[in-house]
Amino acid sequence: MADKETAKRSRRSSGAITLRDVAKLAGVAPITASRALNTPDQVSEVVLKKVKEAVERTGYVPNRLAGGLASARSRLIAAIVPSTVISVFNETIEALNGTLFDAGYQLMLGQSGYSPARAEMLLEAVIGRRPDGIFITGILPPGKARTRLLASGIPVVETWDLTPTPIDMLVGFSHSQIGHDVAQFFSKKGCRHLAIVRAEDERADRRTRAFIEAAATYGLGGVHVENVGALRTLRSGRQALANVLAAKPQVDAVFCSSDLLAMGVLTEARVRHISVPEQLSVMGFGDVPFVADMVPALSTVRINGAQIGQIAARNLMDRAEGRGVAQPMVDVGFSIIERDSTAQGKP
Amino acid sequence: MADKETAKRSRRSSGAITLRDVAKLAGVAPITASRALNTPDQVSEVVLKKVKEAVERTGYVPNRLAGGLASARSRLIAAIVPSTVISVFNETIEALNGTLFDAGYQLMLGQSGYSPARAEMLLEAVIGRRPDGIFITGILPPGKARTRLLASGIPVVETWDLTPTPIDMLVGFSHSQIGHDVAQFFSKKGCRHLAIVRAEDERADRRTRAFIEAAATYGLGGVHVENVGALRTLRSGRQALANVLAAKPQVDAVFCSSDLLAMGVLTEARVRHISVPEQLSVMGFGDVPFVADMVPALSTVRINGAQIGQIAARNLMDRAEGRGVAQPMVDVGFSIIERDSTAQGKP
DNA sequence: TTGAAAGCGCTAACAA
DNA sequence: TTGTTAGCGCTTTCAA
Repeated sequence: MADKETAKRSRRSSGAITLRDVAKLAGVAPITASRALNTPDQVSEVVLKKVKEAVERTGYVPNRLAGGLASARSRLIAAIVPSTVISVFNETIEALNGTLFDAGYQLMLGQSGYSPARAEMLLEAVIGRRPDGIFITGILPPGKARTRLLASGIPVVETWDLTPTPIDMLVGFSHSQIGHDVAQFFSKKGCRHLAIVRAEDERADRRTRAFIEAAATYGLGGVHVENVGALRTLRSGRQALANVLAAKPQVDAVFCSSDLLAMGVLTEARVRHISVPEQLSVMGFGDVPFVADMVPALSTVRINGAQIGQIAARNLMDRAEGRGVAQPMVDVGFSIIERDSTAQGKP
Repeated sequence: MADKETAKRSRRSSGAITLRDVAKLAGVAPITASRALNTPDQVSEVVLKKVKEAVERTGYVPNRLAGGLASARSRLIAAIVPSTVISVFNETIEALNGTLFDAGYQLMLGQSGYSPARAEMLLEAVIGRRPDGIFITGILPPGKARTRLLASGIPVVETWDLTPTPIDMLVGFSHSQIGHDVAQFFSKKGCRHLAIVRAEDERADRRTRAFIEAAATYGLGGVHVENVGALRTLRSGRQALANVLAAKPQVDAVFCSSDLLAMGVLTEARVRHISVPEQLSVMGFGDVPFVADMVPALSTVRINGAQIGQIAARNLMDRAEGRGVAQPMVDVGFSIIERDSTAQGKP
């Protein structure tokens, strides 16, 4: 019992340097070392210096698993993203991650878009890590997952959409408004024969419906809708234009549900010697970085994805740290970027 | 002391359902409940059923922070990826995440590509979570980070490259070989005036050097190299071709260090009425999903990114679970995909 | 400002 | 097969 201090490491220990080791080296109690690292103001200059030296010398890296368990704050944020590879969400995730990292949080990734069974597993896995917040791309529909998330009490931010009944917080924009505004845009440009090329997706659905409704109010009925299914590739965009032309040869404007589909449409138009925008106007969605420099430059609907990521990160951290959230529901809006692929003015 | 069982929850408790609650409900000891969940074979049918029912009734989700702390196995894998938005690594990350998830692991994301100071912080943050493994895109150059990682004892897999001195495990391919093979390819196709359009990147560097060397052995000296710097956008590809043409008007083949740059080159060629592949052969790198369906379809170097992700995941898990790693160093190779953007045969 | 004690929720080790 | 005990490494609580 004389050598409590020098007692050999228990069999269970991982062998890594712990806060105890650092404290011992600095000649203080573990809790004092902890304070020196987490709340330096609560500690004298002398102690602070000794602890910092000890950390430097030992190469100590705090075990966040232990810290999270003790403090019930994991400093982990989970993001649930769809599995699409080239995704319009990339920019958002990058901003989310950057903002979180700067504040000392880590991002955990979960990919959705699989079977309901896997979705349930994903949620279990995520909640099991006790994240301080959960970021969701899209809106979680009512169901088991939603109930469960609500029950977990973990702050949640839903994004890229609007709903009057969010689980918790919301940073998005109105897909209906986009459908409406694009139809109006085409109408003003003098387009008379509209079509939509879209992927199978609930949000694209709402844009489509609003587009058709708005078109009707501008006297443009009979919008042709081409649904490419789950595959939102360039190839399906090409095929889609072929189908549109077969069904409605007089088409003079196409609104696509992604930039990639729009690229496909542009490609097919070029192959068929249909001049854009003289004979056909094409509008994309997403404003992926490179579409501005294509020829013709793609007109598209731009979402400020980075802004969504930043605001979502701030909101989650505000809630996690017990602060009030300034704006739990934010509409970041969108803008129609007019480039070369849409008609240049009234005829 | 009569009501040890009914003692009210301590002030520190988070209030969530714990394994204790489940065990109590099932009428067994916590450790038995733990075994029912983690190693069901070690438990009788009766107990298993009772525990499962208790879990169902309470909505219990195990706290992986506590589990990780107790078992020194976090079931967390960290991936360090560059911050590039549209990235050729996406496919790898998706496969990595998918494979890990199926085995009960979670993926944590860290973005590199910032300042050395941030890189150091990133590493601290990652090690602090005590991941069971670390996935790195690229090869970590010798330095503080490398030393630190080595000292941490955490299994590491480096990817997308080869080196005789990996930190630990390796899943990649030879960039020099690619440079060589593409030069050979162009030579065989009868191209005589080669150029390279490349981003600032150490791996592109090696492809470039090998390309130039190989070209020389085929009697094709004077390869023009256009370095677009850090910006690997479509626009810089366009500008790059303009520069190449100004410096070497007779150019008849360009090897680009990414598909996006190649798309820029194709675009600029089209604008200038340079026919591809008749007057100019263009080769990309990466085989991003949509380049196959462009017109002309892009010839490119294909890397099986998903395979890299899968193998890396398996290797990390094998090591984490104390199994031997079948192949700690894997060369997954590459293939040159010949499509429409390169010369169709000897003249 | 500093420290002792007591957990956070779970599992390894050992015992029955 | 089941249970008891004793931590994992940290931070909260309370006291000095």
